[in-house]
Amino acid sequence: MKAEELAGILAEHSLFADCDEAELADLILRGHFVQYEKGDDLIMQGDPGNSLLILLSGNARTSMVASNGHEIVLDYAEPGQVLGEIALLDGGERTASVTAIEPTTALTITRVAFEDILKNHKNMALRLLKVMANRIRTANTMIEGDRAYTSGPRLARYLLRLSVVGAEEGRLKLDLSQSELGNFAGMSREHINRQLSTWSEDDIVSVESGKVRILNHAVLSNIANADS
Amino acid sequence: MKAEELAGILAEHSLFADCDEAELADLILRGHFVQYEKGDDLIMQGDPGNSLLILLSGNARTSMVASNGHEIVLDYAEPGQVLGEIALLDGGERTASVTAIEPTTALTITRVAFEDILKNHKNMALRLLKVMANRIRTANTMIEGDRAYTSGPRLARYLLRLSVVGAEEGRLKLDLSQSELGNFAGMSREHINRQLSTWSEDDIVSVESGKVRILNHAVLSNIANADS
DNA sequence: TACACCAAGTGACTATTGTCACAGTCAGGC
DNA sequence: GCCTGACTGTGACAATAGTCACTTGGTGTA
Repeated sequence: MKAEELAGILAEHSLFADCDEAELADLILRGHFVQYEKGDDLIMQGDPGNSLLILLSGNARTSMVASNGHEIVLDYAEPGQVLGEIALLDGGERTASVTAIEPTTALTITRVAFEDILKNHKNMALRLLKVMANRIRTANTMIEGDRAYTSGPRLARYLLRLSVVGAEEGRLKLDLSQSELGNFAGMSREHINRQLSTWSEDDIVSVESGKVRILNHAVLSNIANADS
Repeated sequence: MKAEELAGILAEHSLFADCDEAELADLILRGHFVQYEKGDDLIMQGDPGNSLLILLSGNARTSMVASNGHEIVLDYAEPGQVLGEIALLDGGERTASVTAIEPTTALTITRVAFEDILKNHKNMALRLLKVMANRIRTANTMIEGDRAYTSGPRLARYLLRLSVVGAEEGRLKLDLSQSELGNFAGMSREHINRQLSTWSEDDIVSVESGKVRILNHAVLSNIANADS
């Protein structure tokens, strides 16, 4: 892949949209371009974290497995997302795995290269700080949702999180199976199924050929903030 | 309070331990020293976030109230902790409140001063990045605990999080009431009470005059990682 | 001392959600 | 076409934890 193409992809995405040419050039020069098949791990829980990735194309799932085997999906990553900063920064193990859910390409940046880039481009640190601030916000929202709400509002929240702003017909960013939705929203597959059935009776969502659509965004938002 | 004193306090705590003199001096010069009574809010959920705080003395509670009124304690902050970076960095509202649980002093740094300091001292950005990486790790661990474990292991985890490494007689960093422990561990006061009673029968913890002590750290750690 | 107040302990009941078991459905490959 | 496997739908039951209501105990104050 050519440098210009890469630069184009990077510049398309929010985080790097305001990078100057020198920054982009450096990222591409120092980074290492890698392709993944569906199902491959871009990052593996428990590994030492000596690199940072920038997702260029394809979608990936960030998930962790607790010591009792329970699988938790933390997030779904889109192109432009920075992945693996945490372990790189604090020198610890990777807390979660990142798995390609479709063919995916990413730019890998080693610790040394990353430190050089941070040193040479002051804005990069500030950009990264913003990305991380955002992640903490998301994590706190997740904790709030898990703690304060029952399954209904919670599932509503996760569906809204997957919804695309101007999507025709309430399409979601990703068509997840009900088991995956369960791992994301923290409830059993069966319970997801029952909740979706109830909602589809009231035309709040539709469930056709395994794909969930949001039919009534407004009502779903209300449910997401309901008292129980 | 004199600059040397402040510098001493800052240098004592991990995050600022490796600050050079110029950095410390700048923090103190640009920062604004504030005292709080027990119960005062250092940061208030919903406010615009235009400053960052460094806790100098006293302990504080970081908590958020969900839209249905449910209160969630996210963390307890010790001296040396940086607070309020998230809203400062991304320009959003404060997601949580920080409340003094005893008389407390903090150094307040405005956005402008913060940006200057970041600009003039390259290491500050890296330091902050590490702090935030740590926060994300803690948040993820919290999500993992909430999702994957039942109340027993979960309470064990939160007790261990409050435990001091070399504490005599298993004393905790803070003596929380059972209701507060409930808000921290995400369970009802009554359930906390019953769980603690069970454990104290087996001499895993002791509960005397409202203070919880960890008697058997090893067993509690096992419980924290139990299968259910 | 007596009162008030707040934290803690406890029993009974309820609600929510998970688990298990099994049946139906749909898509792709041989 | 039909077989396979993965996803989906659904009933019955179990378990975990919350809620309510009340008692007990301890501390500070008039």
